[in-house]
Amino acid sequence: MVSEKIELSECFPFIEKELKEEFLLFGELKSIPKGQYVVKQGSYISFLPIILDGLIKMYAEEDEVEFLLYYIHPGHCCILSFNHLFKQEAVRFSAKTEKETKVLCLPISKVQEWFGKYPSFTQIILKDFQRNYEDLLNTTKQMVCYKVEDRLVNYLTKKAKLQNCNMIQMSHQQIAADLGTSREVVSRITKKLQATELLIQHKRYIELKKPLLA
Amino acid sequence: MVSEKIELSECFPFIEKELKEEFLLFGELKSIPKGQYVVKQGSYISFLPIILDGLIKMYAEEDEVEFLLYYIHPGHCCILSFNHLFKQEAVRFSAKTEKETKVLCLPISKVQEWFGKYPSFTQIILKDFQRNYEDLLNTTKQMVCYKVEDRLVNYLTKKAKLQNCNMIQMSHQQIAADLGTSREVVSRITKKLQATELLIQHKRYIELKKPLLA
DNA sequence: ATGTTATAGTGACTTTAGTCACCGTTTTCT
DNA sequence: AGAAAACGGTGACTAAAGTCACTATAACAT
Repeated sequence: MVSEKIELSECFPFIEKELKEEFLLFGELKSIPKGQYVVKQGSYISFLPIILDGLIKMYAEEDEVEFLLYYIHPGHCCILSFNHLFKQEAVRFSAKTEKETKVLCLPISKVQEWFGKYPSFTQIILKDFQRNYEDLLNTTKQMVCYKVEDRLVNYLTKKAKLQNCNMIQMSHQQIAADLGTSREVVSRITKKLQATELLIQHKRYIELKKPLLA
Repeated sequence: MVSEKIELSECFPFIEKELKEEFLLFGELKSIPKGQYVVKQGSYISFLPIILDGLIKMYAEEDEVEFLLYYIHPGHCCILSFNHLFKQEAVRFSAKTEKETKVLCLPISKVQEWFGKYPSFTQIILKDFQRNYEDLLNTTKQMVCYKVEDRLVNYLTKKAKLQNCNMIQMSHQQIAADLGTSREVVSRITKKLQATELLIQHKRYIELKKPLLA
């Protein structure tokens, strides 16, 4: 119980004491292993996940293609559930953990109650909604306007920054899925990038070189 | 003044009387001619436009390419401004009128004041935010997963429904811009669709045939 | 009336990316 | 150890879409 309190305070330094109490009273703390669904496209949910630690990947599936929308970091909550404060509808995208992730699941009924009642809560929700909207807009622009090569470079550098390490331990398969393309394409582009010395393809990981980390 | 009141009541039948008074007191009613900017990407805004009549097109520009995000109809407000209830930042997309449009511009300061104070206002804002988010997600999926041909068909049928008329009075140039492609591509596809009798290309407009209107 | 502009049609070409087939290596499992 | 699965590399092909160049017509402006 103590550790949750600490984490909550770290992630949300500005929330009211009473709200924090309610969080701990009504929220269910879950630790989800890496690579597992938090929410699956097409399902119904009854809780709002707030991320205390770890990383969650939001992505959409459409017509067999699966592509990354954006990431959600500690201290933020998933838009998907806000989407469902009002409508009880099937969600239109999925969320998976990228690594071992601690989430606090707040029941929707309570969320509705708190919303408006606690100004700091309202702020958190709205800001996250906004952030997600902007992330999505950005992803859309990227998808529409840039070649796979550019998007891959962008993806890798972001990934490196995110994990604060220039070694990307992912298979071409996984990367391809995130970018909504195929493995062969990723293979070809990494090879090309290797020729221009922007990265090195090791056995189990990709090493980004300086020009990409600026 | 009387007509605005009527329109407000039509568009927002559920708002409180006091809020309606405030709308009329602090809001500035504007009638914007067809094809004009409501908001331009990169600019700063200080008002929340609520649409009473007409139609507004939201689109993004990136790297010379300009593409349609979604439309905003009477009774709704533009997400872009909600985006700016919190942050004073340059907007990342543009809004233009598709036809003569009446908007009520609410000053941001008042919007912040009303938000929370009037439950119906909060509801309006949040629902619109959600709607816009979903529209954007939908657009993204379309862009990523479908061919230009499918998107064009989709675009035309939606357009026809929107204006309740199967004659689309747009140049290939304009259509291409909305879909983020080039004129030649639109020309070729319309010709192909004409061959399969899904539409007829007239001098100044495109006529959709029955199979597309089902 | 005539020059200007906007519009649409079209062929040829290039680029980009997705698909298929197949290979060799590494990892994992039993 | 040996089989199976995952991974990466590659060539050949195809499909989709963007670009360029040019034509013809219709609409508009002075």
